[in-house]
Amino acid sequence: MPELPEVETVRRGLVPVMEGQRITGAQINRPDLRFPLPENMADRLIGANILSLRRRSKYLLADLSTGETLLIHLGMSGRILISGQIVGEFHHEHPAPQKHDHVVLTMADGARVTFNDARRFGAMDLMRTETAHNHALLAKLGPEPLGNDFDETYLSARLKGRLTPIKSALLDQHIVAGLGNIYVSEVLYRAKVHPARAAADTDAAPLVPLIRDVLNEAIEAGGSSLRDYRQTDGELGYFQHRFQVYDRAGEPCVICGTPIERLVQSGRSSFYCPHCQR
DNA sequence: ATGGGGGCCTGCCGGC
DNA sequence: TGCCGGCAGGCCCCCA
Repeated sequence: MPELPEVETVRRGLVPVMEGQRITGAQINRPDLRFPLPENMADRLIGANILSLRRRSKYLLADLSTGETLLIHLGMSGRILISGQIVGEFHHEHPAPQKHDHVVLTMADGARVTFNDARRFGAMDLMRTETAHNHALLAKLGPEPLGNDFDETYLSARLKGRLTPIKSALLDQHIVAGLGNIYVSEVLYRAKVHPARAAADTDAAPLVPLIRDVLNEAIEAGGSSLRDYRQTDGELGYFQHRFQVYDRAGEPCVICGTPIERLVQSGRSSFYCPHCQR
């Protein structure tokens, strides 16, 4: 699933479709995703104007004219499909409904936004906009890794005294919000830090710019694939990036040629070069 | 408080 | 071809 760069790319793809539009239809095909969908969801969405579409960590937040905010989380397998919109010279017809199309929103101009999520680890909720930051899913999140609050001083303080592997610490959304399993592997590779090294024994200073670089590069790659995507079928949510270590077990390290290894930590795969990363 | 493990769901892929 | 185990990019909860 989508980590921060993928969610940001989805957001950018949805902005021209949703921002400033009025929701005229909301089809809810099941009562729950990871947890129950909000009460009277369709009634609370229909007629609302979408004022802005924001992102916090891996969450999309649509602020509505009703004073409520719609939260969307893609989980592991969540996808969003845009249809019925004219993008440049391409017009996306509405496709036949697919299995796992759980929520379909229709805009006043006829555009349709379909949320599809096979595994249903995703989520949606509605809350008052002014207190959205207090929502259980958002309240305890760490700083945005691309924001000003995330710096060497902060990260160093959060890693101090932690015996947990640096891999786990960077995956912890309470420490920094938005990294997932893929980009943590990529960051540690660039930092030449072994994923099993204790957080407390890891120098935070080089990690901060590397985290920013990796995420920014992935967002840029998403932006370019977004154009391609929207010329084809309008699907948002999955993009092919070039990873240096993720899912490359057995393939040569691009720096030294040593085979990349896979290590399971807390039930999650880490990929790393045993020669370059210490 | 911290760290590790299990569980939620479905789909896909490789091995037999 | 079919079945089965293992695995998947997230996150929460519980337990020691």
